[in-house]
Formats: sequence, structure tokens, C-alpha cells
Amino acid sequence: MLSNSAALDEKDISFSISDLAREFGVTTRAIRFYEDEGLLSPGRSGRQRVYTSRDHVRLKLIVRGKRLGFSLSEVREIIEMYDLDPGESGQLRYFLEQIKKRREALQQQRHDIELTLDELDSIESECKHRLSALS
Amino acid sequence: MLSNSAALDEKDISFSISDLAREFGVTTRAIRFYEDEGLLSPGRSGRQRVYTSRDHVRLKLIVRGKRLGFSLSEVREIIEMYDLDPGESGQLRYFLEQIKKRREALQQQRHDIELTLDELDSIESECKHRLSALS
DNA sequence: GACTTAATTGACGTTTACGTAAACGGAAAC
DNA sequence: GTTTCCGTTTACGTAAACGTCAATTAAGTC
Repeated sequence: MLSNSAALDEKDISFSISDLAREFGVTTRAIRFYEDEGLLSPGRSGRQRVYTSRDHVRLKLIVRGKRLGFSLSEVREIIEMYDLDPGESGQLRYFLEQIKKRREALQQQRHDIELTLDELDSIESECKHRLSALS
Repeated sequence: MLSNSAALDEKDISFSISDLAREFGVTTRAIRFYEDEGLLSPGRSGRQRVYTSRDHVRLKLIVRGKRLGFSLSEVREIIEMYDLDPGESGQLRYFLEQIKKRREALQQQRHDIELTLDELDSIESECKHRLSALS
């Protein structure tokens, strides 16, 4: 009765491997590979893998990272930031450094995107210009 | 005398392979590889490669594309957009489609970046919070 | 003209991120 | 009770993007 009884319903949601594959548009092979790489750690019901909402979150981070062009080991670094232990100050300072680097890389990426989008705009208008000149 | 005599000075700038390697922080091996892939097409002075400002621009697009996580074939697609021929309307319409897809992908990427940056912010403040609690 | 330095060519090696095929296991449907 | 479906395991295959030699050449320099 004194236990923290209000554990959220979210906790016991579970997913099959094909659930996740469908939702995130990846193959089951890929998901198992991510497990081999230590990025996911599903439970088992018999031989079958059972994924928790924690795995669900992690897979979301993985596919997002992939969309950003990160390698799996970079994705791993990012994921590891999420479950840092309350630990010592050295660790924390190290993490803050990593965070800074990541942020800078992401800001560079965002800048690259802006540049590319601008150039796409001008290519597009050039295209449209030529198209209208063909009529 | 009737020739277009005012060709810009920019035109005859040339670069060695190590010039480019230094400037863009890539290896000469990589640069030659890009040539093998048809992304660069330097001239020759004897056996040595001579890169023009066109190659310079292209290499810039390549490294930017790489920073964004694009594969070389995706980079190729983007580069090819830059030198489209005045051609037929079918081509132009096709290009417009490609541009649209690219833009959507880039916007998705930008969105992913915003999400990740936000999360980095909260991880960072959590970190700082814990650090200050250790004093 | 020997020496160093930069570049080339060719070839094989390597890492990453899965794909693909084979062979098997359990559970549900008919 | 056997087909069908999903999942598992093991293992080999592969494409991309270079790295890493090794042998050769050409260009300057002292």
C-alpha cells in the first residue's frame, strides 16, 4: 500500500518485432541487428522477443538518427546520453562536453540544410522560368 | 575582337588535388574516388590532375551533402540538378518533382534536428542540475 | 645527379549496415 | 493433422566509401 501504486499504464505496453517493423518502416532483420549492436534489449516470451516501451523509444531515436545520417555508433552515443547515471561529476562534465559537440554538429547540419533549401529554391525558379518560356 | 572578352578572372583559377584536400578536409584518395564516381572531372597537366573552380564548387556540394548524411548517389542527383540542360518540358517537370522530394526530405531532417536539439537542451539542464546538486 | 617530395595507378583490405537464404520451432486455422 | 504464418538462428553475401599498401613517375632542389 505504500508502494508507488500509480505506475503508469504506459509501462506494460509491449510490442512484437513486426509491430515495431511496421510502425517504423524498418525490417525485422534490422531490428535484430540493432539488438546485436546492443541498442535494443527486448525480453523474451519463450523464444520470441518482447519489446517494451523503452525499446520503442530507443528505436524511435535510432530511426531519427538514421534520417539525420548518423552511424549506429553515433546513435549509440546519443542514446547513452539519455540514461546517464546520477554518478560523479567527472562523468557529468564529460557528458556536457559531448552535448556541446553534438549541438554544434546539429547546428552545422541545420545551416547546411538552409543553404541547400535556398539553392533548391533558385533551381526551382530557374526550372519554372524555362518551363514557362517553352509554351 | 568580337569574342566575349570579359571572361571573369574566376574562370582560370585552378587547384591541385592537395589544395582541395586541405581546404575541404578530405583525403586525396577520397577525391580520386569521387572522380571515379563521375562527380569530379579534372583536367590534366601531364599526369597530374588540375581542378577548376567548377570542380571546387562540386566538391563543396559533395562535402556538404556528406555532412547531411547523403550517399554519393544522392549527392550526384543533387549536383545534376545544377547543370540541367535547357531541354524539354518533360525533363523540367521531372526535375521539379525531384526538387519537391528533396525539399520535403530536408524539411523532415530539419524537424528531426529541432527535436534532437530540444532533447539535448533538456538533457543538458538535467546534467547541470545534478552537477550543482553535487557541490 | 642524387635526394626528397607530391602525385599517380592498381590492387586488395576494411567497416558499416544490413540482405538473403536455409532450416527449424511453435501456434493458430481449417 | 497438416498447412500457414510468424518468428528465430546461423551463416554467408554485398554495396558503399573509402583506407592502405606498393610500385612508379615527375618535379623541384641542393
